[in-house]
Amino acid sequence: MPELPEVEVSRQLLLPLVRGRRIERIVHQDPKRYKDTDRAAGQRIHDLRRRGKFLIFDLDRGHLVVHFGMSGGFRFAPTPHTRAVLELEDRRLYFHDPRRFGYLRWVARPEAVPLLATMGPEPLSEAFTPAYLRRVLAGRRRPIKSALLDQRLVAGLGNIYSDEALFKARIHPLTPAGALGPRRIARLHGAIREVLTRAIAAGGSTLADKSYLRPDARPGYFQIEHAVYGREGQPCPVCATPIARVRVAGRSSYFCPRCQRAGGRLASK
DNA sequence: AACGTACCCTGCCGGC
DNA sequence: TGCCGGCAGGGTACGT
Repeated sequence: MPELPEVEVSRQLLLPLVRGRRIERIVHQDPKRYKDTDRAAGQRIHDLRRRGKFLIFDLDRGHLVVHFGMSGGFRFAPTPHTRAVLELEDRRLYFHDPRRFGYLRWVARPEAVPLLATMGPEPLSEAFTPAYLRRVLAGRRRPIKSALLDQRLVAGLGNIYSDEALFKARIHPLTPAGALGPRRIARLHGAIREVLTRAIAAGGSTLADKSYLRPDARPGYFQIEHAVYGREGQPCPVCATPIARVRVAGRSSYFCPRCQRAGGRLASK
């Protein structure tokens, strides 16, 4: 499913193709889900930015805000699940959204999207520091996995990359966020950056269900490097203990029960 | 306030 | 073999 790396890879691929181009019109049949898209017609694209898992087309007036949901993405060719078509002056972009969890909307200001107005710092920016993480996790009782999925704390992490970062930092997903000491938070901070950076370089993750493909329909390759995500019962790449799965905040969480010990500061010692 | 849970939607998988 | 319930999960709305 598209998370920060997949959206960033799409952005990098699309940017040189859309910058300076005019959107002639946007065609779709789901006005409840894809809102005010007529307002984008006739406008030129000045930039294509990413914020968390959102893509933002900066137009002459306003912005076209796009979210891939859990199965969406832009494609250069139509698919059986094309839900909208962006007709540019020299090419068409097809919005592929099989499960219809995606989001496509024109807004005057990005902050008009509630989540964009409250979104936490970009994990690969300088604003995301170990001190910031310590501050927002302090005193919280919620499981660290749940906190990492909260876009208001950190932007762009989803189920795959939060599990992979927790594994790399050797932190159990159910650990209360406030029980993490500075050393483990520093490790987590580094792990988040490393996992995301490597995933972007690998073109993102494409799972067996192909819920994410790049616009040119090529897959990403980071799934080869997944240590725990989707690998229940398979040996941990570090210690060969079978990977376990627990449910946290309604989501499956994969972890190594030996490398990622349960409990807080004391238990980790 | 801080947290968990049901829901949206569709494709796919396992069980019978 | 074929049907079908259950699961997957971004974000949101609502309950506790």
